[in-house]
Amino acid sequence: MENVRVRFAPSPTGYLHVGGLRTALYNYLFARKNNGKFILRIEDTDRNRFVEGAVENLIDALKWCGLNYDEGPDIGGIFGPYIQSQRLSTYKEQARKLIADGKAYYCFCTPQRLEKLREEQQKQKLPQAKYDKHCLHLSKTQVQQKIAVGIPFVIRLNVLPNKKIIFDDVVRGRVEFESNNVDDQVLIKGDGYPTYHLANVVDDHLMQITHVIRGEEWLSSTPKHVLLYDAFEWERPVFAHLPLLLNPDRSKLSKRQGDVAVEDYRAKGFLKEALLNFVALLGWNAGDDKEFYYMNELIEKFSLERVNKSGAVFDLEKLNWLNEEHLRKKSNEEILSMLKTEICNSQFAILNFSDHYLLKVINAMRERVSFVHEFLTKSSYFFAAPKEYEETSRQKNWKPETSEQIQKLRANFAQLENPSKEDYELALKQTAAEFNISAGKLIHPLRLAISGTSAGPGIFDIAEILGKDEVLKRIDTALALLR
RNA sequence: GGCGCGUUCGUCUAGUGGUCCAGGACGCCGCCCUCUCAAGGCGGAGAUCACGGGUUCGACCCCCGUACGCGCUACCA
Repeated sequence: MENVRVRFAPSPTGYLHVGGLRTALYNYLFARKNNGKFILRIEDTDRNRFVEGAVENLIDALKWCGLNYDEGPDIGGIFGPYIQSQRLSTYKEQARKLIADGKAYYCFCTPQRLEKLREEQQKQKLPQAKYDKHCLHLSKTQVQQKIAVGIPFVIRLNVLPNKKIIFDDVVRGRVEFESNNVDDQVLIKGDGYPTYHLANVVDDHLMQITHVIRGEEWLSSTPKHVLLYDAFEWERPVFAHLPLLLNPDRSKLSKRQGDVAVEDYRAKGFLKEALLNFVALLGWNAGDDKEFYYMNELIEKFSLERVNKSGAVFDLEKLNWLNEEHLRKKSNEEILSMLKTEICNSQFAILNFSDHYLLKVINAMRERVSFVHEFLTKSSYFFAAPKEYEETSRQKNWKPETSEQIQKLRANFAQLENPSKEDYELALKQTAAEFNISAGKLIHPLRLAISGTSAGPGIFDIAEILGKDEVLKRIDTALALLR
């Protein structure tokens, strides 16, 4: 494909929605796959919705995910600026062109009149409330007079009746609308800002966007955009409307029913690889059974033709699973650096652990965690001696005779010199033989004594990692506390 | 209400007229392994392909209708 240019055009609401992430990702994949350009453009034409720091948050989230764009607000590009509020004169100029060509017109109707009009239309049970073109027939001099006097105005698109508006959507096929169902859309608002519809079309054209890949919520307003391209006599881009991401109850994914911001998932410890992989599969698949992907594989396999039509529920269970899978694929060294930052942000921050030690912990625990922070919660005993002992295990495994047996085990451990896990195991088995009991009778209480829990890596691995001194110390503590 | 889009296991999905009384994955259940917990291996339950009509020798797949869901219907994006 020649000179593919796509864009992600979010409005800065304060955070990056995972649905937005999916849209951005598909745009990114499509651009990279086709050797095209991926552009970030900020659609901030609603002054009432201005959110401090929103653009920065958006950019942060995108960068964290590795969705690097070729042109955008912070890096520039030859079609800039990439923030719509900085392009106001462009939209005005284009709107004036439309007026000159009779494709758009000034409208001086007050919000009150519009409101009344709507009410009347509803009372008459008209199928649709639409602007009545009241100002379309104003003469040039009337318009000029009103403007001169300072009457506030908007600019509307003049939609011709009884036309079929047809366009082809890559994911949905041919879509048809009647122009009778399309309102004379406001293009320039009373405050001089453009509406989304105008700004979007003008920018996409001026920035030479070839494919408009966006959420399904835009499908219904696409006729307006198509009309605008036609009015300007500009070539239309290819449209691809993506299925929506849904809550478990199949309504549009929303804050009310869980986390929707990329930063939420980041804060929870999800790997960007997992989030991206997961979100890529929500509405697209390569047609085979592969579910685990890295970005480069997605780029290689992605195509708009294989995007689904129906909405997809955002299923946390599968995200968790993908996070595990991606974590498992990481090297111990990669996990080490993540674990270190995790430790820095934890109650163990003041403690010092050698890389050598942490690597052993990682090796022992990596198959048992889904998130890096779980090293600290699921195996806190590697970072601090247990403060309490799991009650169910204590009842099950610490019998009246156990103290004496563990006492003996401690003595046998004490005699070992720089013990390996095999040494611990041998010593334990010998102790068990001395009492004529099964190894399990010692293993479980020992686990409880040195880890405080009943779950975790092999007990001899734990002992070796902890080291003899620590093991003996913990046995002593347990002996004093568990009786 | 109008317009548009959608509808295959709980969830994500494969499927483009016969190979499908529907395949994979997550989750769930069971077994094996085992010092525990995981991981791993093996197996299982789970979809009358929304419903009803057509077209066809034959329909998950094509057409029509209905239902349901969702989106849009703003001087919001």
